[in-house]
Amino acid sequence: MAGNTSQPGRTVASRMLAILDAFDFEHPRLTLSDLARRADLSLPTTHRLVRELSCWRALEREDDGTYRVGLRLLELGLLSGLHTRLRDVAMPFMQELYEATRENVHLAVHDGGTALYVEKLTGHRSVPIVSRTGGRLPLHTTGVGKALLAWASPDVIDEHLGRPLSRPTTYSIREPGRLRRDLQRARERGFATTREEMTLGTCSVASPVLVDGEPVAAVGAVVRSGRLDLDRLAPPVIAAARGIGARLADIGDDPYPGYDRPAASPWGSTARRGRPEWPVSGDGRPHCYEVRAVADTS
Amino acid sequence: MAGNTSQPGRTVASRMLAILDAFDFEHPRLTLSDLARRADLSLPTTHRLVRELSCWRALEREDDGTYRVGLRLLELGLLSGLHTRLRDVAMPFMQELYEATRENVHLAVHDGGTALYVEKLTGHRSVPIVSRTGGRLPLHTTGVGKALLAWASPDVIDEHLGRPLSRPTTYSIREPGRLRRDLQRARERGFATTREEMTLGTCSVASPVLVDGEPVAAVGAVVRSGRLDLDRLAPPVIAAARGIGARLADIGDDPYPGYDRPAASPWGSTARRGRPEWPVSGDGRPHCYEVRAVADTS
DNA sequence: ATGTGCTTTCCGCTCAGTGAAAGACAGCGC
DNA sequence: GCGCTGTCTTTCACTGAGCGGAAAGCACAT
Repeated sequence: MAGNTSQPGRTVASRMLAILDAFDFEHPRLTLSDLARRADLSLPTTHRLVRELSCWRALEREDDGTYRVGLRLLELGLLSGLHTRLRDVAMPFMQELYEATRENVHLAVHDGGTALYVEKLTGHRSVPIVSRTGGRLPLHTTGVGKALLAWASPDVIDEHLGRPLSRPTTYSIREPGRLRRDLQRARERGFATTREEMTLGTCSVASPVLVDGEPVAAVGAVVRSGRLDLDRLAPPVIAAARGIGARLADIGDDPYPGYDRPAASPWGSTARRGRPEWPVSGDGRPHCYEVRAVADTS
Repeated sequence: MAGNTSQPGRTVASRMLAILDAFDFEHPRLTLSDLARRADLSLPTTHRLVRELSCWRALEREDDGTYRVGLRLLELGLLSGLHTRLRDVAMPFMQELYEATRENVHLAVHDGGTALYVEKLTGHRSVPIVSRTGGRLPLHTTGVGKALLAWASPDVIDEHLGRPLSRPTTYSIREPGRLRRDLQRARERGFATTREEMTLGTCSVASPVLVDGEPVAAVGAVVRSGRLDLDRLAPPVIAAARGIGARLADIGDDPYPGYDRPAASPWGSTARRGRPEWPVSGDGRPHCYEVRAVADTS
C-alpha cells in the first residue's frame, strides 16, 4: 500500500495473512522478530500489522512478550461450517461411540491431501496419541484418512497414490498396490483399519460419513494394539458414521439449523464457484499475491 | 492505503477485520453485498479483500454464492492457547464428568463481561440447550458464568453488578443484592447453581478452574429441572474443575506441552503487556483505526 | 564499556488501494 | 419481448496510507 516497498505487488492483505500463516503447531508462540522473519516482512511493517491484529484480539501477547493466536480467531473459526454443521451434528454420535469404547474418537475431513482433525474426544483411559483437534495427519496411515480416501473418487485415489507417501512406522503401507487392496477391502467391509501404521502400539477403525455418496468426513476410534478385537469395534464406528450422515442429509445441505438463509439471490454464470483464484499468482509463493506489471530488475 | 478513500484514516487491516467481524452466530453466511454493508465498505473494496481472503481459505464460498468462515480460520483458531492449553487439558476431565452425568458439560472462560463457551460435550440423552461452542452467554444467568463471576476480584464483581443485567427468564436473578448473596453462597459451597435462570426447564451446577487462585475457566453441567438432586451433581463437577486446575498448574503457565519455548529473550519495560491500544482510536468505532492528521473538511 | 538481540518510533517517498462508473448477468413483472 | 431491480465483477485515474531505512531504547551477557 504504499510506495517504498521492497516487494512490489504484495498486498497488505497478503502480508496480514502471511503473519497469521506464520503460526502453526510447531510455532504457536512467536516473537515479533520471528513473525517478521517467517512472514518475510520488515520489522516496522510487522509491528504495525501485529499491533492492529492484537488490538482486534486476533493475536494476543503473552507475559513474556511472545504473540499467539487470540481468542477472537478461535471464536471466529468456530463459526465455520465445519464446526457448526459437521461437528455439532456429530458430537452426540461421537459421544455414544466414546461411551461404547472409552477410546480416542476422531472426526476428520479430507483437505488438501491430508486428514484434518475437526474433533477429538479423549479420556484418561484412552491411549495417548499424536492426533489433535485442528491437526493434520496423512491419509494413508490413519483410520479416518483411509476411510476418506477409500470412498473418494477414483481420480483422487489415483492422484494420491501417485505422490510419494510418508512412512511413519515400519508397518505403514505406502506401496500403491498394497494400499489399493487395503482400500478395496475397506470399501467391501464398510470400514478401514490401521495396525500400528501411524504410531507403534495403536490400531484404529474408521468409517466414512457419506452424504449423497460423498465422503464428507470420517469417524474413527483408536485403541491399543493389545486389543485384538478390532472387528468388534467396527459396528459402533459404522453406526456413528451412518448416524451422522443421516442427520446431515436430514438437515439439508445449506440451511443452518435455526437460521433463516439469506434471501435467495440470482447466481449467474458470472459468479465463480469454489475457491476464487487470485488473478496472477504464479511464482509458487505460499499465498497468492497480485503481481501485476512488475518491472524487470534490469 | 491509497488515496481516494471516503474514510481517511481507516487502514486496510481494519477493513479486513471489519469483514471478518461481519460474521456472527446470527449471520454465519453472508453475500458480498451483505459483507460490504455490514463492514461499511464499498463493493469493489469488499470484493477485492474477500477474494484474497477466499484465496487463502479464510472465507469459503458456498454453492449459492454466500460466503462463510473458512477452514483455514478454524485451523488457525484451534492453535489458540484457549484451545491447545485449556481445552486439550480439560477434555479428559470433561469426559469423566460426562460419563458420570450423561448431561451437557461445559467449559467456559470469562471474556469481556460474558461467558465464552470454549467446549461443550453433549449426547443424545442430554437436554437440548442454547449454549454452543464458541458462543457467549451472560455471566449472571449461567452456571459457568456465576462460577467465573463468584471467584473474580471484587472490582470485577462490582463493575459487573453495576451494569444493567439481562433477564432471560422470570427466574433470572438480576437484583444486585440477591445476586451478591448467590455468589457468596457459591464461594462458600465451592460451586454455583442456576435454576431455570437461563432457560426454563434446565438447571446447572458449575465450579471454577482455579490456577494460583485465579478463575481461569469454569466447568459446568446442565440438567433437566426435574432432577432435584442438584447437590449430588456438585462433587463430580468440583472434581473435574480441580483436576483441570491442578493439571494446568502442573504444566506451568507458559510452556506449550511438547514444544520448546522460544529462547528466553529480554523483555524489558519497553514491552507492553496485555492488549495494545491503537494510538488514536476514539470515535467509538468497533475497531481501532489510526486516525492521524486528518485535515478539516473546511 | 561494549556487544547482541530484541522492540519501538520517526519520517519522506511512492505505488497500492480506493470508489465512481460502467458492464454483465439472472430473475421478475408486465 | 422489454424494461427494472437486484446481484456481482471489472476498469481506471487519483492520491494518501503504507513502506522500510535509520535511529533510539532497553535488557541482558560478556
